[in-house]
Order: sequence, then structure tokens, then C-alpha cells
Amino acid sequence: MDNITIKMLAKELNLSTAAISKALRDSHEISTPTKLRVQELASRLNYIPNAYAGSLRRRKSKTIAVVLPEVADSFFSLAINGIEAIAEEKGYHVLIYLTHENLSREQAILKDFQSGRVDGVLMSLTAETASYQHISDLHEREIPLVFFDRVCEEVNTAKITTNDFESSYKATQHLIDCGCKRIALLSISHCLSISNKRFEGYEQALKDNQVAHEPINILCENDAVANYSFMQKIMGSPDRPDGVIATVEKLTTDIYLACKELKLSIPNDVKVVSFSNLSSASILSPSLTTITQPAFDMGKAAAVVLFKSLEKKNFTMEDESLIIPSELIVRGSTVLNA
Amino acid sequence: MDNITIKMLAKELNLSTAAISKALRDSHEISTPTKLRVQELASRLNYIPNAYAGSLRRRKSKTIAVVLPEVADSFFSLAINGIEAIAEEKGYHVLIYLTHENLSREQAILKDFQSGRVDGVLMSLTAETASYQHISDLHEREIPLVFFDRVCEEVNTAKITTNDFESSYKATQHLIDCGCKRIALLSISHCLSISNKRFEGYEQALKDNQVAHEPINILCENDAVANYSFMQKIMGSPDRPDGVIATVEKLTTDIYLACKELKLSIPNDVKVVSFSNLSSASILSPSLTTITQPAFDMGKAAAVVLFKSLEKKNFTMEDESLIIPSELIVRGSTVLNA
DNA sequence: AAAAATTACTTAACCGTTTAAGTTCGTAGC
DNA sequence: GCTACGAACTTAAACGGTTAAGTAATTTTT
Repeated sequence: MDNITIKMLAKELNLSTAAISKALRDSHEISTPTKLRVQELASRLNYIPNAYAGSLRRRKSKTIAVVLPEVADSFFSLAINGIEAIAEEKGYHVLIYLTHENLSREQAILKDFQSGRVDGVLMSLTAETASYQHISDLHEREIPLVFFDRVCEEVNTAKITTNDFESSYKATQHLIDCGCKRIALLSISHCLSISNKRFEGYEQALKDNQVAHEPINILCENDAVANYSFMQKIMGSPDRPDGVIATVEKLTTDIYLACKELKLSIPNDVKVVSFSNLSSASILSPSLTTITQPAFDMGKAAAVVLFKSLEKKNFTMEDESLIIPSELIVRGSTVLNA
Repeated sequence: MDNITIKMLAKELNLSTAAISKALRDSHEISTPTKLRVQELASRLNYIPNAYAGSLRRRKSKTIAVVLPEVADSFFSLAINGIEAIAEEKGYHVLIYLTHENLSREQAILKDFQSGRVDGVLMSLTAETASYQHISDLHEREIPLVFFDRVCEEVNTAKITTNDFESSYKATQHLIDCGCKRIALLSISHCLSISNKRFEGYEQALKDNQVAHEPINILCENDAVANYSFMQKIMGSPDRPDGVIATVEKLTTDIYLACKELKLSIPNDVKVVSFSNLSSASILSPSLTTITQPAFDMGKAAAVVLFKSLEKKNFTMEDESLIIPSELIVRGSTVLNA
């Protein structure tokens, strides 16, 4: 059976397609009895409008894109949840694109958006994104764009972030307060704004506390196997840190396993804080002190701002940036008997 | 600046829109010099075809939908990864829909697919899905559909599953071998095929080992807070189980926390096995014995089958069902010093 | 009672691309 | 020299809706 179209309804009811279209959209140009006839037939035949015909004509797709580095990370999956909650409420569809931290993939994805496929874009940059011509290009085409978490400072649009500097400062201060003398920061990028801010917070805390050593900013790979042996190397070296801040959730397992392997006790020999939203943080061995980001709320906030801009014209995105604070949750990886 | 269209290219080059279209698709009807002229101008002006015009005309959207209960679950996020990997390779776009285990939401989502929005659908049912008219409806519209993990037996299409019966049997046998006398199964549904199969495997193992008690199949809520107190109640009761199999990853945290609260030792007082893909399973306290599902491969396989069917006509989906085995990984929650 | 406005439609253009069915011209075949 | 044919296009219809503009009949205004 072929799909029901407006044309078929029109023929059946001896009306023009225009009348059908208007009746279905409850236009005042159509009389109530006619509307009822149309709506009755439409629902009886289970008429469902073709998604693309409408989108083509209205130049609106009721679709947004979410571009992110990966999905197997609790921050991003919670953020998707927040985004989806709002999109669903607004009757929008959500296209998802994963960059796998790959800049050229990100560029290709954004380029495609010039096809009119999406009305707006939510994104979190890759760890590689140092050039941003592709983002400016999109922005110039006037496709509403909201960054969340990993933002591009150079593009003037709404940015939903968390207080990375303060969180990192707080985490560092916490490690210092717990007696750490040599604290390392594990990053995945030297380009990302979040990496920089987290580094700066860490650096500032070291300085404010007159910690003797230079900042130790360790750049990790985008590969689980490589990172595990990397962690073993770092934790096995004679000048190993006695405090570690993982700026990425997925490094946590590597650190824990490397310490286990090397028979280093957490928190006795090494204290660990992770930027993480793992719901299992409290049942790790030992339970994990985390900087917990408001992932769901950030996704939600980003979506809210995007939809505001889709619904209103002359809307200035820049005024809508938002910083939602993270929380330091102290657990057993930094404090005994936490 | 407005978007470049085929019309504009045609005017610029004094050609018909048809010629442009054909030149861009490298048709033999167009001479090589003309093709070159067209392609040069198109790339110089950064022409990007309108996604919806093409989709409307070709009746193909190069888009698939993924419908799942939730995304904040490592099984599903890994499955998305697998799906996305194939979709990207094939140049398809991926729409994501979350049902939040809600049947009416699932129905609404599937209904929308009759709009021609997607060329095919990958899905995993909600825990509530007991009726399947909405799925049959979609299937009758000849929109290719592949189930993964949570399948609908009643609809005759490809199903990518894991060996739920055997895995559950194995998990139960393992607990019995570890000395458990009273083993409970924690489920989230009595409708789902996976729940039933996992129950049957558990039941069979109890029977084969002549375990004295009746099967204990505990239905949990779709709410984290409710489940935590529920777990406390169960683990605090006088006839509490000494072995627990969680058929859903997210119940693990509740069990662990309830046991901690009640000062029950895992694995001494209670042994725990979870169907889980948590990468942190090995660093939990104690590390968690899991049935680890081939989530990424299942997503990938489902996508592969879907694209096969999209590319070939007269393709019989039913022959493409696949069962990819899970793995029991024994760790500290069932065996001391694992 | 004539003019103006309102109601309830229809007609036709349009969104941007694809494609079946011409058309024109040059060349090959007989 | 005439037909046939292929090359390289163009024309126009189509995909399925939406919407500005037009129209005929009825109602309201003056």
C-alpha cells in the first residue's frame, strides 16, 4: 500500500490540495464542517504528511544536530539525555554525529549542515580542533549554533559551560589539603578551552599554595590500550605523582588498574580526582572523588537556548551563554574512610 | 548570503538545471568539458545540494533511525557507537530517539516514521512493549527494520541478539558453584524477550542443580531512587538472597550501595553478577563479575544487516538474524581474590 | 440597492532536485 | 542522399506539501 498524500485526500473529498492542507493546519479559511470532513478522512486513512515535502517548502526541518566526540562517556550520554528531553518536548528530531575526536570528521559533518538538513546545531569540539574555519563557515550561514562543554571561544555564539577553572582549582586545592606534594594533571588536548581552563585552575592552585614543583600537564592518547601502558609508565617512574587529576572520565580506569598492577595504594600512595559523571563512582574500589559536571542540565540548557533562537528572530545568542557549576564530591580515592 | 542552488549554477553557465544535475552526478549524457565547467563552478561557489529536495524526489533520505530505551547505559552507548561506525561509512545520517522505557512514546516515534523521514529503523524495545501493532504497522509499510538486543518475536524481521538463555544459565551455575543457596534474579520487565530468556536460563540452571527454592524473579522499577530503597528492603529481609543476578546494568549500583548500607559483604554474604558493559567493572569495590554483552558488535551487525536490505531489493531480513555470544567475566563480586 | 467586506474555497507558483521524454545537430551506414 | 543513430543537451513533469493571489457567492455596511 502506498502512502496517503494530500492529493489523494483531495480527490476523495472533491477539494483542492490547498484546501486539505489548510484544513489540516486548522486554517480560518476553511469552514468547520469541511475541516471535520478532512480531519476525519485523514485520521481514518492514517494520513501522515511527508516529512521532506514540508521541510523543503518551509525551509525548516524541525531537526537539530548534536555533534560530539563520543557517546560512550557518561558526560556525553547524560548531555544527550538532556538535549533529547527538550527536543522531544518541542517536537524536534535529533541527528547525532560522532567525531571520535577527529577534526577532519568534524569538518565534514559541519559542511554537510549547509545542505539545510538541520535547523540548528549543538556541539562539543574534538580534542584536535585548533582551526575553526569550518565553524565560522557554518555560523556565517546563519545556522544557529550552541556549544556545550567544549566550546570554541573564537566563534561568537552561545556557550554552555561549567566552571572549569574553579573546579580544577578546587580539586587541586583538595589534593594539596590532603597532603599531596606532587600533583599531575592528565589532559587529552592542549587546544580545548576546557583543557586550558582546567590547567589554569590547577596551575593557580599550585601557585597560591606555593607548591614547589612546576605544573605537570600530561597529554594522553585517544586510545585505551596506549593510555593504560602510559599510566603504568607514569605511575611506575621514580618521580611519580602522589596526586592525580584526570580531566577525562575514561582515564580513571587506566589509573586505577595501573596502580593495582604496581601495588600502589589509592589513596595512601596516590590520590585521585576525576572529572567524571560515572554513577558507579561511589562503588569503585576505592570510591572515586569526582568533579561531577551538570551534564544533563548542560545538555538541556544548550537545547533550550537553541530552541529560543529557532523560535525568535533577532535573537542574540551571545547573551545566552551560561556557566553551570560542577561539584567536587569527596570520596575514598582522596580521603581514607570517606 | 543565500544558499547556492542548481538553478543559480545553471543561469551562470547558460545551461539547464537538468544539465547541471546530470553533470554533478557524472552522467554520460554530459560532455567532459561541460562536466568540468560545472564541477569547477560548483566547488568554487561551494555548492551543497539541498538535502530535502533530493530526498523528496528520490524518495530516499539516506537517514536511519535508532530507537532505544535510554542512552545513559553502556550497552546502548556502545551499540550506538557500532551503529554510527557503519552509518558513517555508508554516508547515512542517524536520528536518535529515546523511549525512556515508555510504550506510548515508542508508538508515537514509530508512527512518525511513516512520514518517509527514515529509510530504515534499528530498535530495541521498551520494557513495557507488550503490544506490537505499532511495529507491525511500520513493518507493513515496508520500512526495513532490524531489532537488536530487545527484540519483538512476533514481527518477522532480522534480530541481532546475544545468547541470553545460555548467559543467564552460566551466571546462575556460576553462583551455585560458588555456594549460593538462594539466588534472585532482578528484572525490569516481564514482557521483554531478553527478560524471559534470562529468566528461563536462570530457572533451568536452578532445576538442573536441584536448588531447593522456587525461582525468585524480582521486578524492579524504572526509577533509580525507588530501586535503591527496594534493594535495601530485599537485602534487609530475613530470607534475603545470597546470590543476585542483575539483568540490567543500572541496578548494580543500587545493590552495592544497599549492601554497604546493610553492612553485607560482597562476595561473602551476597554474590553479585550483572549483565553489564561498564568499563569500570574491574575497578569496582569489589570488582564486578559480569555478563558482558558484545554491545558494539551487536550495534554494528544490526546496522550491517539494515544497510544490506537498503542496498538490495528482494532481501529477506529473516535470514539475517544473528546471535552473538556474551561472555561471563568472573571477578571479585562472586569470588574472593579474583 | 449598490459597494464593500467576508467566507470558503481554487488556481497556480514555489521549495530544489531528479528524470523521462523530447530536440537538435553532426556523423556513420547503406 | 536519405535514414539511423548517438551525443549533448533542453523541456517539463514529478516528488508532496505550502501559500500568495484570485474568485465566486454570500453577508454586511452605508
